[in-house]
Amino acid sequence: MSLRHALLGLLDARPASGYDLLKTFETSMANVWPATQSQVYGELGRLTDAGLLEVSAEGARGRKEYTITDPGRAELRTWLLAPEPPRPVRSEMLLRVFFLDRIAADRARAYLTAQGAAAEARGAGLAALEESVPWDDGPLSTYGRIALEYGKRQAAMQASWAAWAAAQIPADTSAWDGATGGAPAGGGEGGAADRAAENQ
Amino acid sequence: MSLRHALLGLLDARPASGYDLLKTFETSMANVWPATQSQVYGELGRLTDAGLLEVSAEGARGRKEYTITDPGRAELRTWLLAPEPPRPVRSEMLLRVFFLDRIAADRARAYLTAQGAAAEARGAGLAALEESVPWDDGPLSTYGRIALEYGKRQAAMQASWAAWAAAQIPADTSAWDGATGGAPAGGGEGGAADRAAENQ
DNA sequence: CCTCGACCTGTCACTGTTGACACGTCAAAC
DNA sequence: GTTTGACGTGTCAACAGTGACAGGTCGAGG
Repeated sequence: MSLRHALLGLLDARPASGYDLLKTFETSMANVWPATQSQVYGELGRLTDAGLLEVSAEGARGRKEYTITDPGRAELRTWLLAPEPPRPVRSEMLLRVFFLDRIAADRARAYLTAQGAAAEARGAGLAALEESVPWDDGPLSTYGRIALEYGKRQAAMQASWAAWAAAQIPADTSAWDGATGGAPAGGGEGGAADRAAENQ
Repeated sequence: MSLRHALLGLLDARPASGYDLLKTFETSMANVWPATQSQVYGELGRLTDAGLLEVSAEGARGRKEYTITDPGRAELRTWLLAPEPPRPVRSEMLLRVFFLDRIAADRARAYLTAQGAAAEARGAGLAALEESVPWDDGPLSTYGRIALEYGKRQAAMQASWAAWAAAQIPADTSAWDGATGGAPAGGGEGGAADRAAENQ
């Protein structure tokens, strides 16, 4: 339930409407904790019912400005200071890596290379972002930069890992493939069943 | 819907029961694509209904052994070769970083230091795991090692980032805190509202 | 005057994930 | 002979997140 805390954190800085918050989730928060419209409006309502927020003003076009309450601030601080139970990590990319021996070695290498390129592009995007932002010495600049640096380091790590990984793949492991779009021609190849059991 | 493909990938290597697969999700896959019992059994049923799997044998204690079918293999290959739409990334840790200016600077530093220590521990755990696994030169060893290497590099990156980040925090940004467990004493400090708007 | 784009709020059905519950069996140790 | 523990299957309620739908308002430009 971290969306709740993202909302509280944002509103602790300054009051805002759902629409305002939505913009933030599409920009600043997009790489940290994305959220959709339905989620934001829904959670704002629940937070208000729970007394952690209140509607401090109603403007034109039905705009509602939300303000954090004292219980809300307390909740935010509690969350910030609380030890975090580790969230389950899921990586579709690594899942694919696990099964890369099912396709031809050059395809597998191509996959990793593409991942590396994507990571580099991501890194370049973040570097460009860093250039374009007018960093001052306020708290948001300090912590925003720290978060951004994480993204840059992560991208660099992925790129170098992908290059290394592509080089680890031997000349050929399992040969067959399925052409670009075609279904494998059926038949019982059955083979490939003698792999070692676990790797943990 | 990657659980589906994880199941297909596992069963493409060798037939197994839900229980067998569950063990794998608790060990090898735990750091890549964890899944609970209800998910595994449920998905196996759906996959069988869809004709991507079939029950190849029924053993003692109601054990059902599932085998991948040709359509299942085709689906797996298609997925492996398909370009992946990027999944939304969520990091509760980075979300906290965004709001770290709400607590005292030494607390913020402590948070980052703790993150670094946790990352180092994770890295050490993976290194120990690497030692304990009898790597051969089979495909599972190759790709398992590649995935493991990712985890190690990720942990190292997080540790060094955390150290760097802790050093970025100035002597003090915002002063107040809320003691170890106490609620903030209420009152309208209101201040802290003049932060720059966006950072994207 | 009208249209268009930005503003602004909300709901709904669906999927993936979680955690708890519920049930029954077989082998080995006591 | 009974208990214990691993084996083995399944269901259910609840919740987070997604994407589409549905509606309405205000200001500026043609």
